[in-house]
Amino acid sequence: MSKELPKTYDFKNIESKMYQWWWDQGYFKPTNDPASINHDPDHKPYVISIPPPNVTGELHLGHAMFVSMEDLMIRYHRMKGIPTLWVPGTDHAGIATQMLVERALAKEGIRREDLGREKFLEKVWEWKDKYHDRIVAQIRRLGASCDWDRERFTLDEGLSKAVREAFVRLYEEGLMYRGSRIVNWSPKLQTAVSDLEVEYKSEPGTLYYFKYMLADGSGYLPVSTTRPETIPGDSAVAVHPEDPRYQSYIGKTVRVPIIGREIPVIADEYVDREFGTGALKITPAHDPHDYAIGKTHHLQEINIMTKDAHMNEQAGKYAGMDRFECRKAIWADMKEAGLVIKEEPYQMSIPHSQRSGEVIEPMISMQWFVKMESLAKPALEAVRSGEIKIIPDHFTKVYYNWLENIQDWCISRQLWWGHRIPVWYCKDCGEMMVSRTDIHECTKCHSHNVEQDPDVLDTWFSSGLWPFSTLGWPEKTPDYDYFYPTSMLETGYDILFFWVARMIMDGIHFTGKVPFTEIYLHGLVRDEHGEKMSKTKGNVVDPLIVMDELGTDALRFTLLVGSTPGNDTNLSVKKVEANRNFANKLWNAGRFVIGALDKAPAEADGEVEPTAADRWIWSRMQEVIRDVERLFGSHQYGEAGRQIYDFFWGDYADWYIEIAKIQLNKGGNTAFNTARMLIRILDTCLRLLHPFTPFVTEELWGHVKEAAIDKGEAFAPAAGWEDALIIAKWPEAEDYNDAEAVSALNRLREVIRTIRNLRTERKVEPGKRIEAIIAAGDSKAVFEDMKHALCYLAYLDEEKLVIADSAEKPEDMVSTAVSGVSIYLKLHDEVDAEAEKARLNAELKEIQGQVDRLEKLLASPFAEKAPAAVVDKERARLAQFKETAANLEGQLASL
RNA sequence: GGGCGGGUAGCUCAGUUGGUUAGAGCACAUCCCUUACAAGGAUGGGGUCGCAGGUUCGAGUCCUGUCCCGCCCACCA
Repeated sequence: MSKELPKTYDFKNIESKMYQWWWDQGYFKPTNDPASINHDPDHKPYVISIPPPNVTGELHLGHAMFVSMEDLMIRYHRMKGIPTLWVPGTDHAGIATQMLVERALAKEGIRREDLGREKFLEKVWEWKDKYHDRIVAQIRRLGASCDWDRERFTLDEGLSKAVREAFVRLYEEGLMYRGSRIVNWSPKLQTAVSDLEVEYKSEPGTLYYFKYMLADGSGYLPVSTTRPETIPGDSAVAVHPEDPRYQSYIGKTVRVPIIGREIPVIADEYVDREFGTGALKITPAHDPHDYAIGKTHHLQEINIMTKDAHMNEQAGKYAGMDRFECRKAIWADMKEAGLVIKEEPYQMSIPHSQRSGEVIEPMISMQWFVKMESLAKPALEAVRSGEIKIIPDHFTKVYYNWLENIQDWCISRQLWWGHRIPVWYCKDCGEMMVSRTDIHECTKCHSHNVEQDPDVLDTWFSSGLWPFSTLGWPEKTPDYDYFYPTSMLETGYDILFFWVARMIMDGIHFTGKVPFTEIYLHGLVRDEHGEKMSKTKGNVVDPLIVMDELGTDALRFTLLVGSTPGNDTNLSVKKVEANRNFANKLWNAGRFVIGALDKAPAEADGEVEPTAADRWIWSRMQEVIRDVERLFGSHQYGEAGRQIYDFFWGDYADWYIEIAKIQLNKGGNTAFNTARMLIRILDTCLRLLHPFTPFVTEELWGHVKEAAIDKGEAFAPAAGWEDALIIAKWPEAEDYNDAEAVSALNRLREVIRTIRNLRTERKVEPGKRIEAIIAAGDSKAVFEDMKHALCYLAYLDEEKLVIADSAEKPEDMVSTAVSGVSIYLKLHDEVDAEAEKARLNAELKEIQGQVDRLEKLLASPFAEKAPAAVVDKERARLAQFKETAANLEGQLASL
């Protein structure tokens, strides 16, 4: 006797224990480990590097999504017997983490400058240690089967070494340079940020028209701008060289309003004659275009702002003012001075700092840049040639477009938390030293007065090396040799440029190999109405709470099944609830199957004859295995999950288990075979579902296995029971399809549904066993075989049931027909002939409609042009409809 | 301005070589605590697949045009 399992699946008690057990058993470790003595380098592994979450981040649905996806991929390959490695790790997340710590310190009234660099960094490391454990525990909770012994952190020793190696090599190759350029400056964070870290937002603004007075007093040049506060930084006014209105102005000088400085009027083709007044003020130090024009015309670059975007002494009387206050102040002053022409409302696209939100100020500063063009070329080629495949395909275009127009990458950040730039400057002779190791002495003048560049690198610089730095690069470690290049890069499409493209460029450049061969991009998780989740909107779904309430499997299944590659998915708690119910359905089906074993003999007595139902469910099972394999092969994981769900619930639980109850009661070989089939299907489904819902499947599988082993050898899978589901063999479809059984069961189910429908419609008491005659024609034998199941499922009176080839309708019965089978039922004592007539006519009308439709179809060119199989299918269908129609007509006539 | 994705049941979404009666979950209605499961079961209502053309024997699926929504890239001050 098997032990009694609780009525509902208790995920709370199972999840954490199960996870620990998997880990303790070593199941997350790659088989064929390069460290082992029996290592076979030709047995190729399947490897994923985790997209490292921010070390101080809090788990959100984006994490839940990628963990679910990647864990699915890993578990699937593991079950296929492929050595799998999922490398976990975390990212130091320069700006994000530094902001967080600064904010926390601010609550205590401490600024980072008060602490100084060293003390501040100590604080951040403390944070890192504390929050690292939290995020990692949360990732584990999702069931991530990573090899935690190989966990890495972007700032750990090995990775820091990789970063230095990469930096120095780029420098030596002439791909890295330092220069004073106009960059996106974040006044709040007081650092440069890359182009990707700038978000443009459309906002209403004003276009200001004003007079640039000619220095010789002969009039003015009308100019328009959206940023009057930059006037003090103007070094020229530009007009189009062919603009007839302004020909006479070119070469003259004008006076900067309020400031009084004289600046030239220049001609440049960049100026759009149609826009505004057709005259453009040039502020090289605070606008990227003006900067470029300034360079060609050798204009002065006048920085008028401080690092926190207040006006500096170059702005004269406005010094010390915030830039937006200055805008108002200077405009007011100009109004007073009679320099204002007009203002008009104007929709603008304003650059904001992605991280800190404030308006970006273009500023000139000394930064480090990577030349991207030569790195981009092979990265483009790798995708163009098909060496790397992006899923879904349409993102290749996005990828090309970005790489074809790539700009140099500003990689220095004026922060403290991150990889310090490996460059030293001699304060005595000015020598610049780029080095893999720390420099204490000037290589030129041997002075010890050397100082390291204060800046750190963009976080994404280290992320770009992730797939190989985590495996030991630049060392040629056994891990690197065996596991690199990795197989699959799975992440959200939102970081295609930030991360994916850079890894490809870096991978090819530094290792000579593409870092992975497939890229799967998942969509973003939104709320149930497709809105972006945000704290201000209050629509954030916390995965931790969802897991607490509904279980990890339910969340995972929802995310996996609810998403198609590259498309955003809307998540609602309702869906998770439905999938919690599915986990519970699995659990209870499992309970039934375990109990069913007690009702069957332990072994067969001679030849075992499967019933039509057995043959039907086994055929369907093979079909599902084939479908799932095909869908996994094309990365349609969601559809695969749905197929298993539908089969399990709709075919196995709703029908086969119900029929099995009857078959078990028959005892003997039928019962034996039924119990074995119940076990085999359940086992197969648990295997197929394991990558989606690892916890409930592993737990249940363990109980099923135990019960089956107790029962006897006959109940074991062909290859025997493995130690755990997580490492159990992935199902392979048998070449088995019993078309006859499939169609017989379809017919049986139709008949049962039709009887139930009539019962409900005619309000027959649910508990009443009714008399029936089934005129089944050719299918008579099947119906006889399935007689008990039919009575059980349609609630017929078995003793009075008649199954015949054909039969006349008795007076006291109502009749109907479906799938060519005539059905007579004694629902009530009285039969309302008129009502029956009406109903049968309605049914006949519908069937006749089908007959007409199909006859027309088969008389059309369809019959010759469509493939024979398709035509045959329709012919068979027509034949059945015709038979049904004939049955109904006969029934009507007898009324 | 360029590009991409989407528009299918009241809601959220599936529907991948075009195959002829378009599916699911939730919601809704009626009934049922039947010994795996009420987190369940049975039955039912609900869709001219955004619109207009085209290709085809056949179109939710392919092509063209068009409208609406969302996103990405670029950034004319």
